[in-house]
Amino acid sequence: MGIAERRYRQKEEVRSLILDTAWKQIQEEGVQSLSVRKVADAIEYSVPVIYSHFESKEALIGEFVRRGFCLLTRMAIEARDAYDKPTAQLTAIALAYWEFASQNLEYYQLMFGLGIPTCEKAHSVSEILTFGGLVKDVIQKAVLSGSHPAVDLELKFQSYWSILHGIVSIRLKHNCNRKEGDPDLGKAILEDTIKGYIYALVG
Amino acid sequence: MGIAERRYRQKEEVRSLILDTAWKQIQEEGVQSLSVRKVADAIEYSVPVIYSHFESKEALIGEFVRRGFCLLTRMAIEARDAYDKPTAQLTAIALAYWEFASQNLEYYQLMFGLGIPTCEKAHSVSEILTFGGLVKDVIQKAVLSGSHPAVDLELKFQSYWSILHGIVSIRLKHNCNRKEGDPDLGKAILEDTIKGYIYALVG
DNA sequence: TAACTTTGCTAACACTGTTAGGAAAAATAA
DNA sequence: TTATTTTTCCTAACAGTGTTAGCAAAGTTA
Repeated sequence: MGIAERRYRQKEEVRSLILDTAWKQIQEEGVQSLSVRKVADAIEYSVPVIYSHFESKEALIGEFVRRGFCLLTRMAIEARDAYDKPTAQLTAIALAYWEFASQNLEYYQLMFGLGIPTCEKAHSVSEILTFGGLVKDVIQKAVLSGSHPAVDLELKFQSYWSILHGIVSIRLKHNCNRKEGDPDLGKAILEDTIKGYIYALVG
Repeated sequence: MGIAERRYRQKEEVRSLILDTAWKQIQEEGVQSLSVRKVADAIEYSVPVIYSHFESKEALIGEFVRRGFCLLTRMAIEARDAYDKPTAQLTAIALAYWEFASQNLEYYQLMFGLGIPTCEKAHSVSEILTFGGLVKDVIQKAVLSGSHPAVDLELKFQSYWSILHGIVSIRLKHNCNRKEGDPDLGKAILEDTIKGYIYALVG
């Protein structure tokens, strides 16, 4: 009897519908104005249906956080694999990070912006660890190729990520009235800063 | 007739009362759970009284943003004046920035964390420009003292601030379960990264 | 004392996330 | 086919949020 299977399939369909609708709403009206009620209205179901698929609004957003980190990791891998030298890879990943944030503002806001409790999530969302591992790996290789390999890897990783995040988050707030065709100052800042970082990393 | 003056004084008193109470609430229950109603309850006035002093909740928060930048600027000036060499001043300001964020988490959250519309405010809150001018000045001096003075000052400034903000905002999210006496990794990252930055700045 | 101004309250509007309880629909058993 | 049980899903409410219209009371002036 395939009834259970069909039910499971239908439930999955509604789940997808919720996610698609929520995502559409985020893109149309911004991250802040995503509301459970509006999603329920749009999918023509009542509110509790959403709560039968997601424990809370935060859990729903968590799904997007996961997707965001997956996409970011894919872009980072692609950037890395276009180069051989670890230092070139670090530059490429930094630019990919910038591209990701620029092209997927909503994702970035969900991943870092909303709320303060990104702390517990760091360990619950495994996709974050995947991205971190990827970057640390390249930094490690760069350090080994450099002239002073006695550095704290964790410290250098945090430093690298902090530079990326700092530039992205400050630029995304100041950049909003950038006109099409204007030079991408954020990208320039990023390239310049990462150059300094690598300079200090490998000597 | 000092009636108008007394009225003005009383109004100012209520205004202060609102700000004090709101601040107490922020410190006790966190930035997120500040609510106009709770403040009204605490000061034993009705809600509209608050709206006769502040156009909106955001305007109320704006007051704290201004105070935060004032305090930050004071700390930066103090740090700068403890050194003579511009590069040493830049390091000192960076550490002061870190100290400020660590000791005044709530201020920092209000200044950068909440909401996305920090964009329009950058130009309306003059205290931000003051801080920016201060830092740019020191960077300028450092550049002139260095070996390659043909750099984009604005770019270097944004880079500097981005490093600070990136480290602070990532660390404040990861650092929450740091025990008393643990080494301050954020500070170490900051020192290391700024060293690299200065290295690339003055050559 | 009468007229006017200011002050500040009640109550509502329009939202938000979340959940309890019951009605309708679907699946199973007799 | 009818009766029973399970699943699904909606209505309605709770407890909040920011914000504002309208009116009563208090204070000030003539």
